[in-house]
Amino acid sequence: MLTAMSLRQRKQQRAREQIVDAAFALFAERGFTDVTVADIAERAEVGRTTFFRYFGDKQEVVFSDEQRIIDDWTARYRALPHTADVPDAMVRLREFTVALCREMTADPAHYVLHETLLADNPELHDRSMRKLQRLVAAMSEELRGRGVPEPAATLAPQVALACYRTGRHTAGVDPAALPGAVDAAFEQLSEFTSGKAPFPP
Amino acid sequence: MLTAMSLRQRKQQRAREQIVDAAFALFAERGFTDVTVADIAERAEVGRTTFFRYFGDKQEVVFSDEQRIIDDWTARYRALPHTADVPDAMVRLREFTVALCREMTADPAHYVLHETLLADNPELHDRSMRKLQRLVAAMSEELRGRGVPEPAATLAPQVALACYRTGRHTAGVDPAALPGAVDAAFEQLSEFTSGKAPFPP
DNA sequence: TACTAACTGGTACTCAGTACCATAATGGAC
DNA sequence: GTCCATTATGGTACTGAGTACCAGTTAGTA
Repeated sequence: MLTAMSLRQRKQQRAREQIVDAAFALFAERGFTDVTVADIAERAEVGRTTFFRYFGDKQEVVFSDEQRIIDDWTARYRALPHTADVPDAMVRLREFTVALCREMTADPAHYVLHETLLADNPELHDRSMRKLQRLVAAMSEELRGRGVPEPAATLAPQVALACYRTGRHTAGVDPAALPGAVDAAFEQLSEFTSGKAPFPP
Repeated sequence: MLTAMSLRQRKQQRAREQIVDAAFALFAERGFTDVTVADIAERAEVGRTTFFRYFGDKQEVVFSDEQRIIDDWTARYRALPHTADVPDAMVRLREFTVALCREMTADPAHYVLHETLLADNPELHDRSMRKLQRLVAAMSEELRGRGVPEPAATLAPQVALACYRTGRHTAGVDPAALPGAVDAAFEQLSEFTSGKAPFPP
């Protein structure tokens, strides 16, 4: 499966990598907005038209990695053992989300550059959120399939996303701190309701 | 304060309204992408340049109302009585969010058109989320100022947003169902952790 | 009424994204 | 290896968003 790739496919993969490499190099130098698609195409030694054949728009190239990771983890979540118990689903979501954070920060330098681009360009941040929402939606779909009723099936992954966002905020720019911060956010979750007993003191 | 407005300001407000009205009329007819800024400017009887003087980009005009509501409610949240108790903050967030939903759906026809535009144009949906995140960030800031420690200060409004998104999903296109659905999502929240006793059976 | 400051809209530009086309390269059949 | 159908490539030309600039006009003020 590793070598089962035609010359055409290998060339395409190489072109794709050249585009991504060229793009990130230029983005690191000048930022997202000050790099044109023509610049990227030129450095990648492909035509401008070809760029748009590989990436629907200029933003997509920023997420070539993130998209792959999300697709990958969407499949992994679907492969998880089934359960219809809501608290149990939350525990699994917690583990899953923290593990995903670990993978996202596996290459710290790239993660920092990626996050820097998002921080400097609101429209990229938006796009990133859209991609995460796709993962969230896939998770909800899976939970529904497992018999989790609404609104829990929709809410649980949304809450997991809330914890991720919170962890990302508290961790700041430090990649190493992200998984722990996200886990802490999940921990905090229980204090929201548990502190409020059905029979107040 | 109502009539304390110069001729210049009145003219500007009128131009602004003309642009918004023209834009929504055209969007309702042809959708967001098939309407150009030149089309809007023409129908609003202003120059294309003037459009960009009032709205930073074509998307902004879609959110002229939403932005006003969010600014308004950001101020209202800041004016809420202070408390540093986390479960109490969640209860207040719940009431606040549901009330905000009621205002957002106060004009059902406009709400439906707005939601339809967001549903048909992912980039508009992204932009809407960005605006809500501003509200969420302002709330977190406020909670921090009230002495709520991290990560609760960041997490609580994020969870409220998760409930809003969930309610929006379960309510579907029905404006009247939104506040109730969002409230139900908050209710569901307590079941996430309360079902899991510290000492499993 | 005259002056100054601000608003207007037109022109011209850059760049993202799309449609189209001629050319070149690939992979398969023989 | 040769031929052919398929497919990728990159160039040209276009539309539309967004920006910079500028001359003309209009509101507020003395």
